[in-house]
Amino acid sequence: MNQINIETKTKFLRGFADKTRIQILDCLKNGEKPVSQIVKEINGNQSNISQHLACLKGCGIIRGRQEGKYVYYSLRNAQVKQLLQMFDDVLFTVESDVRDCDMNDVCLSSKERSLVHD
Amino acid sequence: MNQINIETKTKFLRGFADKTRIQILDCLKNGEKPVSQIVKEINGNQSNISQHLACLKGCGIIRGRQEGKYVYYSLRNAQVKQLLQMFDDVLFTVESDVRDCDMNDVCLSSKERSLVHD
DNA sequence: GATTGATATTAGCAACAACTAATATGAAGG
DNA sequence: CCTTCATATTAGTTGTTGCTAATATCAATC
Repeated sequence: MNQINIETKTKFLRGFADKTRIQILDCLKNGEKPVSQIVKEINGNQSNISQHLACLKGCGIIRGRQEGKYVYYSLRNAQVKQLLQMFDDVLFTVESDVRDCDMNDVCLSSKERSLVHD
Repeated sequence: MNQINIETKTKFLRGFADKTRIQILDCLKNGEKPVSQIVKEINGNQSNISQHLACLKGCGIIRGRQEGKYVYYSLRNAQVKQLLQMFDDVLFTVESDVRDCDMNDVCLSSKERSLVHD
């Protein structure tokens, strides 16, 4: 039974679908870090980051371990790290493949839309 | 310059973050299909599917080609296909890794929450 | 060129997700 | 046991996303 439940899959992938969470993952790709350092590195709001960390953890993407008053977060396992690497690889190809054809103004929020046209 | 713009990356990953879109991708993993067949296979609403297809295309994940009155959609390239495969692989590991520990009630909508507890 | 079938687009609404500010918990050290 | 520092939680608001129904476009065939 290698067939994944679609709800689970959606939840997992939703974890990657946010700018702040991607920054967090990027920040964790070379090893575990305490929350406070993540907050500092991505210049975020403590409450906000904490919520995103809970989200990533809930999605199975990262794990946290408490040590004294710090909580250290890290990518769940090597496969997740590999997956993150693959995102970059695929995107690199797709981006050039797509730049001059059709990666335009569909499925974009107004904010995103404005970002595309500059 | 293998460094991907974060907005682009987010947009790309957002493409995978929806149940209907995942079903569409699943349905396309073995080759191109016309819209009407996708609609039939995932038992969806034509307008809705059309919008999701536009989204996936806009995210660079799929491509469409018109032939007569049909529009055939397919995964953009082999890498995207590989990425989809990797989602399943990683999820398979993560799922068992996580089942009995902490993949619970955070970052879940009430609908999702109710799905977890059954 | 009118009709039919395939797909796309629009508008409006309902559900969701992300943000901020305020507050709570919980560990460590005095 | 009180304070401080690190993190989590809650509540409320706002912006975004996804859905449906209606309508538009566009290619093919008669």
